[in-house]
Amino acid sequence: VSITIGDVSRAAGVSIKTVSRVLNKEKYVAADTRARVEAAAATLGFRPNFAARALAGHRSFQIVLIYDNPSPYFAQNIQAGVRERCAVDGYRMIAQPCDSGSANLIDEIGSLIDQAQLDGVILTPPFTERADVRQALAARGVRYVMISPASIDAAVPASFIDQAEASAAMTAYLIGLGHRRIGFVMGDERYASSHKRLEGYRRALDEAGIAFAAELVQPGEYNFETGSLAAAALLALPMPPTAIFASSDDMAAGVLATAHRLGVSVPGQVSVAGFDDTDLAAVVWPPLTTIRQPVRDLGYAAADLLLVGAEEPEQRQLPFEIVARGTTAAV
Amino acid sequence: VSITIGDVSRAAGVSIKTVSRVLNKEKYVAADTRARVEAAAATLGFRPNFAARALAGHRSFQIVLIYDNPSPYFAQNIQAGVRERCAVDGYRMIAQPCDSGSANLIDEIGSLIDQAQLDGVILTPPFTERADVRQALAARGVRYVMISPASIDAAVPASFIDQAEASAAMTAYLIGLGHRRIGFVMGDERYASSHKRLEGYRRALDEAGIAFAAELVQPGEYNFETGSLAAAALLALPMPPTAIFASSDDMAAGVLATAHRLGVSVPGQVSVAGFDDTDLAAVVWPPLTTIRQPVRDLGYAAADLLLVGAEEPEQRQLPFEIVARGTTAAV
DNA sequence: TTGTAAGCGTTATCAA
DNA sequence: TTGATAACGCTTACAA
Repeated sequence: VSITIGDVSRAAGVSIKTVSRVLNKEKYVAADTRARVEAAAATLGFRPNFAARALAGHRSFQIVLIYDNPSPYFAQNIQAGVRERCAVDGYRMIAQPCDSGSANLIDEIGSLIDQAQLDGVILTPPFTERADVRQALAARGVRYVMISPASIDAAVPASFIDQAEASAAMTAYLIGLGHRRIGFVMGDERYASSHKRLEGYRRALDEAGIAFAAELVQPGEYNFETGSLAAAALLALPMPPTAIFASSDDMAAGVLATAHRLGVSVPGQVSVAGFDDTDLAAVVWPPLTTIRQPVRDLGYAAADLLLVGAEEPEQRQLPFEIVARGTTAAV
Repeated sequence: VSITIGDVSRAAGVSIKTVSRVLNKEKYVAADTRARVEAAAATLGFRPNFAARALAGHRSFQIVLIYDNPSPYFAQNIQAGVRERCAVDGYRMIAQPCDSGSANLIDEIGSLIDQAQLDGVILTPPFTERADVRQALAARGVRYVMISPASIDAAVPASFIDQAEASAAMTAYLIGLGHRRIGFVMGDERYASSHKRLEGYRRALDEAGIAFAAELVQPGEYNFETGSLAAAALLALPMPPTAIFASSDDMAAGVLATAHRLGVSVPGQVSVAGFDDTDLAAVVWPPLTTIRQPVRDLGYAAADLLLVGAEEPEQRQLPFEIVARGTTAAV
């Protein structure tokens, strides 16, 4: 029922192959021939068939974004960025949420690649740290890029922000506000970002000549509940912190809730800061001071690295920003 | 490089067509033949090629979920449900966020269907109310189902909850708590749900013999900011409400923030209720009393309706639930 | 710069 | 219940 290349070629009075050339923007097509073909295609409303292109061309014009499911906010924004970049080149993005604990993860990813003839893969944490996943991709010869990998692999393009630096900046910001005892709520240990954020916190303390106190660091798992618990522990300390830096907004929201529950005023008795600038930051009370990661841009950059495909892999570091809101106040 | 049907047929000592039959679970294959083929396929690690299947079979084993981008929470959960159901039958879901204001929306959707040979479409609001979209689908003969349509179309399967009833239940709950002046924050007028929720609110007031007061209803757009503004207007009334029912959690969070800002205690001076039970409900302070929509189940049910494809279109109504939390308290 | 012919890996048709 | 053969709509050789 659909218009095919054959229809277009007949209408334009050229061969099928020539239409194909125009479609693929190949060189060596006379300008007027190209114009004629394009006109015919437009008139007929021709849409190339994905399946046929994939079958014959061994490529699908599809890339897949593999992600775990930490925060819907994060996933949505990364996806939006990737999608936007894909649209520029006529690619489509397949969003593939994966369970990082799944036993047959490799098999799932592998079969997706084989069956769909994917042109590329974008890996996000914690899959960036999975040697088995990366090896499966390499084995199939699929191009892939990473978002926020734990460590830079010169051979694999990546987009990221300097997490330790961002964390240090927030800590320094709190120190600048006059705080000396700053609590820190750490993220899920399985994510490299957790360790980097802690590292930045410690570095900023060092640089300010403030001694590190182990009791001021509480574990967490990047979610509300663990943030609440961590705050309870911190606020129960004989000498409680005057500020708490939770290394994710969800945990910061938990810190806030605990403070409210205990009747501790924010920012009167304790300042609170988060990390990520999710939608959450603006809808809790008081609104969170936090670090804005350019999540959407990270997705866009990653797709760009994948689709452009330069000879030497490129690493792209993006800027972050501290967004000051009501949970911290100058002394 | 990949294993093909031909390889399997050779290994199993049958024809290509027979392998295809097994693959498609067709009838008329001897049990032992089937077993032999399946064994061979498993041994070789055979994965059918999507593109070839789509090209030859005029079907792609793919369905598309078309959604606007209101809340990431909503989108994620609907998607999870749809994906889960798809996986059961070996289908894949394509998530297609669309701008409802886009001029060439029809064209985008149409070409996606033509090019990808989609087997079905799931429509969510506000696309369920777009006659042009639905007509474009019908014109192409694509099966489609709807989630939470404004009105039931007997010819189109749909999954939904009774929004008016849910809203009435929440209003009745607040009345049961002793409230007589209950503010209502309405959602975006473009969504049918907004009107249904208002309708339920009014119905419950009627049933309790409480006169409707126009000044207690404020407009909103399902987001935090409009919730904040609405609350400011309500709390500034000469006779302010003792409870505020915001018809979405995001707006309820805005109501909360305004109350905090104005020093109005919750639930001491004003009770607050929301609608949706997004992740938000549990991370604000105090936690929101709200209505739990089985979002994931709505997605699952929709995909089920699409894939099962009964003769007579089926309408599937799912249950909702009031989740009482700290923002309301018994008198 | 353009065209011809041979696939790509599956399903549909029709015969056995 | 099975199999041969022709599509499916496009791209990749390879010629011209």
